[in-house]
Amino acid sequence: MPLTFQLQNTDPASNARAGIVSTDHGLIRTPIFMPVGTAGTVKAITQQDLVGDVKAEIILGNTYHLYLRPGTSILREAGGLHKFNGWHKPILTDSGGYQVYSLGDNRKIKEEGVKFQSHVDGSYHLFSPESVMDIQREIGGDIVMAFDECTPYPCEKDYAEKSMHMTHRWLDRCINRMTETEPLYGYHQSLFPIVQGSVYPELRKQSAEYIALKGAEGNAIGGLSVGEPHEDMYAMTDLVCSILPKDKPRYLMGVGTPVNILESIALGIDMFDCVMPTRNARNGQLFTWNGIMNMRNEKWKNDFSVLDEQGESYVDQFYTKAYVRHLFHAEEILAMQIATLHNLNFYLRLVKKAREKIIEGTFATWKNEAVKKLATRL
RNA sequence: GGGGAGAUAGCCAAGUGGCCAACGGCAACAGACUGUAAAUCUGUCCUCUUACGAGUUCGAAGGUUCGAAUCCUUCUCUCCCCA
Repeated sequence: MPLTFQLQNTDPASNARAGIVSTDHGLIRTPIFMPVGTAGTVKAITQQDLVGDVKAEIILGNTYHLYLRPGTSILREAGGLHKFNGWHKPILTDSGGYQVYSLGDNRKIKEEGVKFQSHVDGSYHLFSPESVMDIQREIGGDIVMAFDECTPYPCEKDYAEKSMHMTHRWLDRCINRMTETEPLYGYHQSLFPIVQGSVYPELRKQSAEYIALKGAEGNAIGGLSVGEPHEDMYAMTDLVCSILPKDKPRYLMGVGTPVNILESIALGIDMFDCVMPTRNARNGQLFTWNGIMNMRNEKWKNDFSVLDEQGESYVDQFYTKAYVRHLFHAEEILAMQIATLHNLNFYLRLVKKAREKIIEGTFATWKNEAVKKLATRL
C-alpha cells in the first residue's frame, strides 16, 4: 500500500502539525524522531529496548554502509533488512547522499553518479541514481531517499546552484528507476525527494517548487545542519515548508539538537533523524528537559541521585549519576548503553510531548518555555 | 660484606652542557559532535596570568661553568646480582 499521511491538527500559533504516516510496516505518529541505525543497528542498544523502552516507531539504515557491509546479496538472502536485523516497524534508508558530503576526500562527483572509495577495503564503487535505487530495493526500506548531493557549508552560490540542478536530474532518474522496478519483498516502498539549495533562498525556493511538482508520498529537506548558522537553517526550513505540499510529510534530514527539533516542528516539519542522541551518548553527553549533562564531568563524581529525575527510561530511575560517570571513566560498554537508551528515550518523549501539545493546540507557548531550558549546561 | 644500576612534573618515561618548563604515553580536567569512516576528535595539564609574560623545577646539599636535569663532591633513598 502506498504511504499515506493523515493530518490531525495544526497548531494555531505556529505551523506545527500532528499527523499519522501509514506504511506497510505500521503507523508513525508525527512529529517523529527516527533513530539512526546506519549499519543496520542503532548503536549500543537492542531492538527490544528500541521497541519497549525507547518506543521508536521508525529507524534509519544507510545505503552506502549496508551496500559495503554486509552487502546486498546477504540482505537479499535474509529477505531484506527488516528480517535481517529483527526490526519489524518501518525503516527509512538514506541514499548515500550524505556520504557524498561526509566522505569528501574519498569520492568524485560526476553527472553519471559518485565514485566512492570504500572506507572498508579501499575498493572503488560507482553509485548512480539507478544503482542506489536498486540497492534500496534490496535493503527493503519502507521509505527510500533520492540520491542527492548534500552540499557543504560554506558553499559558493554558483556551485550550490549547479549541484541543485544535478540533484534534480538525479531525482528524475531515481523516480524512473523506481517506476521501472518492483519491491522485492512484497510491501510498498516510498521514494522521498530531497530539496537542496544550500543557504540561498532563491535556490531553496526553486528546489522546493521542483520537488513539490513531483507529487511524492513525502518530501525531505537536505543540505542543512552542516555547519550553517541556526538562523539560516530555520529560514531555509521555513521557506521550503511554505512551498512543499501540506498533505505530505516533511522530513528535515539530519536535525538535530532538542531545540532545533522543537523550532523546526514549529516551522512545519514532521520527521527528523540525527546521530546526535546516539553519538553524543557514546561520548558521554545526556540530553534532559533541564539541559545537557556531560557525564564525564567531575561534578557528578559523588552525585548519587538518579540519572534523570524526569526521565522515562528505566535507566533514568535505576542508575545514579555517580555510577554512570564511573562507567564512562572506566570505559565500560554499559556506559554507552545506558546513555544511548536515555538519549533516545528522551528524544522520543520530546517529540511525543510536542505532538500532544499540537493536538491540544498549545504547542507554541509550550515550545517557547521548553526551549529555554533544553540547551542549558548542567 | 662485595659488585652493579638508578632517583625527571599525579603515574610511567625521554632527555645526558645552551635549541628544556623539559619528547611521548597514561591519568586528570574541560570542550566538540546535527541524513554516523566517530566507544571519536580537540584543548588544558609546575605556580601566578584571559593572554603577553613572570617566577620556581629534574632525590638533597655544595661546587665547576658565561650557562647545569645534564659535569664534579658528599649525603639520602631505591632496585638487581654475588656472598
